[in-house]
Amino acid sequence: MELSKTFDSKAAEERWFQLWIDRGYFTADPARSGEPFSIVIPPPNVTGQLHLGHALNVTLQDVIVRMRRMQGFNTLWIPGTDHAGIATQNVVEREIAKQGLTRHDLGREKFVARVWEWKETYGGKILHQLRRLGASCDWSRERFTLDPGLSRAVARVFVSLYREGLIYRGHRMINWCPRCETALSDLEVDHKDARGNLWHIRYPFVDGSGSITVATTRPETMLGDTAVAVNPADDRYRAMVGKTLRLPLAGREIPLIADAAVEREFGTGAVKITPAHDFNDFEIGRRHQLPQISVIDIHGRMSDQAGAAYAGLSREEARKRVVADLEAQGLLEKVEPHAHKLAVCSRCDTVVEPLISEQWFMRMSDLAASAKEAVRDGRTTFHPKHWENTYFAWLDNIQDWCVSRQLWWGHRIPAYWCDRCPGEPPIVAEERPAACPKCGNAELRQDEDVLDTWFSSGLWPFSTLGWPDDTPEMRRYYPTTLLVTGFDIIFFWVARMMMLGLKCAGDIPFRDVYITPLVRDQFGKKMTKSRGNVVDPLEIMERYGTDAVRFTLAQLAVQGRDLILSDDRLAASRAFANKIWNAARFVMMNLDGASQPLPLIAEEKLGLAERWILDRLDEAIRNVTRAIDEYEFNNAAMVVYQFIWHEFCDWYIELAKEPLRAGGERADGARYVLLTCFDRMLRILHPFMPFISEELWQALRPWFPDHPDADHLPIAKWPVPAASPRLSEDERTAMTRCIEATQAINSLRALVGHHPGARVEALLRPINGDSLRGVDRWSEYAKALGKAAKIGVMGVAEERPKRVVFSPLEWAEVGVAVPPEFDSDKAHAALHKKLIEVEVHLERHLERAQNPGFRAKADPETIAEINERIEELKAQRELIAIQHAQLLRLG
RNA sequence: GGGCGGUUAGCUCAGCGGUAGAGCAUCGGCCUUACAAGCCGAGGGUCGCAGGUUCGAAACCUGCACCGCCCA
Repeated sequence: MELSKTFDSKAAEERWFQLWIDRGYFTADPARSGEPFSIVIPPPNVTGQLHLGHALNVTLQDVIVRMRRMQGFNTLWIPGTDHAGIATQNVVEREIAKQGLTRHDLGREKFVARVWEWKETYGGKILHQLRRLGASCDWSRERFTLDPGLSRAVARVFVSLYREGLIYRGHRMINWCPRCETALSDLEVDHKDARGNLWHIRYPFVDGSGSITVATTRPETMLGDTAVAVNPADDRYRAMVGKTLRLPLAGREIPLIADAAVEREFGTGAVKITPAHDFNDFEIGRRHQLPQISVIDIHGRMSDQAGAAYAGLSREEARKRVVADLEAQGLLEKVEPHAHKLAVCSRCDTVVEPLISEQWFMRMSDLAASAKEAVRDGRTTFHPKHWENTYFAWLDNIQDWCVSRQLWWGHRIPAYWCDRCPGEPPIVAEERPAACPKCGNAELRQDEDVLDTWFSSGLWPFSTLGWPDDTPEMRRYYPTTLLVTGFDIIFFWVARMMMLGLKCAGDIPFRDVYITPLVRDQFGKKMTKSRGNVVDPLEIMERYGTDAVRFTLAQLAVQGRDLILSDDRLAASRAFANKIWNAARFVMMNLDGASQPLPLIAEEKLGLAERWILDRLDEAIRNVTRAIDEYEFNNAAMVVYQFIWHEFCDWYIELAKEPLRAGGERADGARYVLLTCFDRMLRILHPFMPFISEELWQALRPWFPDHPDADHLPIAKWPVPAASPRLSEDERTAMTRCIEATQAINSLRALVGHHPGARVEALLRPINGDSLRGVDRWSEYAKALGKAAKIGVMGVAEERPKRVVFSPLEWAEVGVAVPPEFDSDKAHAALHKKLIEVEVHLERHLERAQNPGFRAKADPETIAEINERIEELKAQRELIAIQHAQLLRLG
């Protein structure tokens, strides 16, 4: 039996993932026993492509889900996508635009059908990409926010919140995207830095007593001005407040008012007030009962109210015209460059227009209060905890949520209007009513608007479980255990899911929220399309193998810090996979003629090295389990890496070579331990590197001495460390010393100029009568790994032989005989360096030990430790002096 | 303007009150029959700056600087 020379990641990925699915390993069954562990995937955009953020998010979820599944939890991980109202509609609009069509040409019904068509063909591509990552979701439960069940949940929530008065219709100022022609929520608006101008415009007083100059970044909106405002405490203008101004270009008379919201430092301290096109002005206008004049329409063009000279112009054209006209009239005082923030649509980058409009809103204050309470009292916990600040900050300042969108793709609002009863409120019901209850009119008109996509995403943790029905899934898996997501989504999802979960499903939607780091490029920059620095995960999976990509992401996922992905790291992970592969090849090579399975061997019959590596593996199992429990994915990955490479491969495999050569019982013991280690370490590797771990587990499985508890790794049991230690303290010390002595021998070999392969003569000289007790237990191991012809043990007082260079350890001196052509300079330098190091430490320790404050206040244990350390350092210093003298004789 | 995070070896990051660590990169030596994607060895750090708390600070507190992000 032999493994190929290298690991073929692609073949393994295809083979095992399909098999796992076919066997139903990821399929959840609420009827099964086991403590529930449930996660809903933060639904990616149905138009989405896999990016590194998803790859990280899904990898981390998969790590923890796979471990929980192996631990016997009743695990459910629901995948799916959201319908992404604006984004998806935009995609299809662009598509039909190629044929010169707009959605209005098709009409609502045909257009929506067209979007569905697109969704069936191209949508959900991202879910296939998640499979390639190895995501162990229950793919049979894939959900989409527009599924009938989820849509029913949306209607149910809308209706019940409306009846409770939590959803209402209001005439308010909202963010409007003139390109998408829809209202947007605050969160769908981005603020970009922009270089604009500050136009200083003179507004003359009606009575001819001069003018006041206002400064504005948006001169075109002046056509809708209904006042000029100054700060009441501003002495420059105090006397003028109450006078009337003549609005240039429009000719309208408007008052000069005083309002504390005006910043005295901004521009001239006098600002124009356009209540219909600015959020602040809207508020000021309300306070002063100013009229609202809408001069910009939903297409972003100037309306009739802007006056005949401007009506029909775009906002940009109007600005130019207004500025030119003002200048012609000598009313433009000056123009100065001005940096400000521009509000743009997060989907299409068009400058957003604040408009007054009638929309549906959700009342937030009570919902927000309960959402805050749930986190404050610890029912839901954020990891890392500081993200709770962000969550609270947003909920503290929350405004009512505009939930209606003037789109066609989405959940149509379940409100029905009777055109024969003008002025009557709509009938809000889950099902279309047969007729108007007032007048019997059967031709009711459903509200044209759809709901914000996040309305349905907010229900995701329970709508995916079958709510509003009382399903076994709801009972078993709700509240879910965990949500894994990025910080940028705390507002979008976490907060809204919390509010709606508490309100609708009667409980928190999840107990833990793990906030993943942000993935940046190798220069530490956020990956964005506009920067062109987006790394395609599929491409790096292709290059390095999916396992390596997953491992790298997990390894870099440090709580509270961004994640910078580099080729170096990926290459290191690929090297790790290669290392494991080759370790398995080594094991396979030594299985010729071995029985399947290998015979069980009682632990007490095993050698020290064998029990030692099993003990180290127990420690690794403990640590990796704890780290994943705590969402310390980086530590978890490191534990596995360190164990496999630097304990199992570096030490145990090397130690096993001798008994394997020797054959007989010792070879049986080594084989038993090699296979046992492989079985267990592949299990703890599996959440990080599912494919190579399965590939090797299958290859080695026939020999595993413990009867394997499963056919495949995803459902194999997570290992548990031995109940009692496998080694005594003395034995542990022995192995530690073995490793230190071996390293000292290898270091000296290089130092004194032996060929790396040369068998050297080594000596151990104890530091006291006790310090080499039990040396027989390990000196053979050190001899093998230090490539020593022999290791002699000296007496405490025995004189050091002439042609041997010693290196001081804390418990002994390790010596290696020098070759004839020995050059003592290097050894001198090394010794000198060591001396300085020892002296620096010694000095620092002495200083501390002599400090009266330290002696009085430090805890006794620390004092004892320091004193002990001082003795060691003094002894080492003495040894260095002796060796120095000896080298002089040699040199 | 308010807030959050970061600043530790050339790079990417652990450590977060008692001897400064890892991976990668670098240098030297090795094809030692699992692995050159490897093995052995070595070099490399006033832990951003300034104060303070403490017997003791990379770690805790305060201020500052710079970088990044969020919210207005």
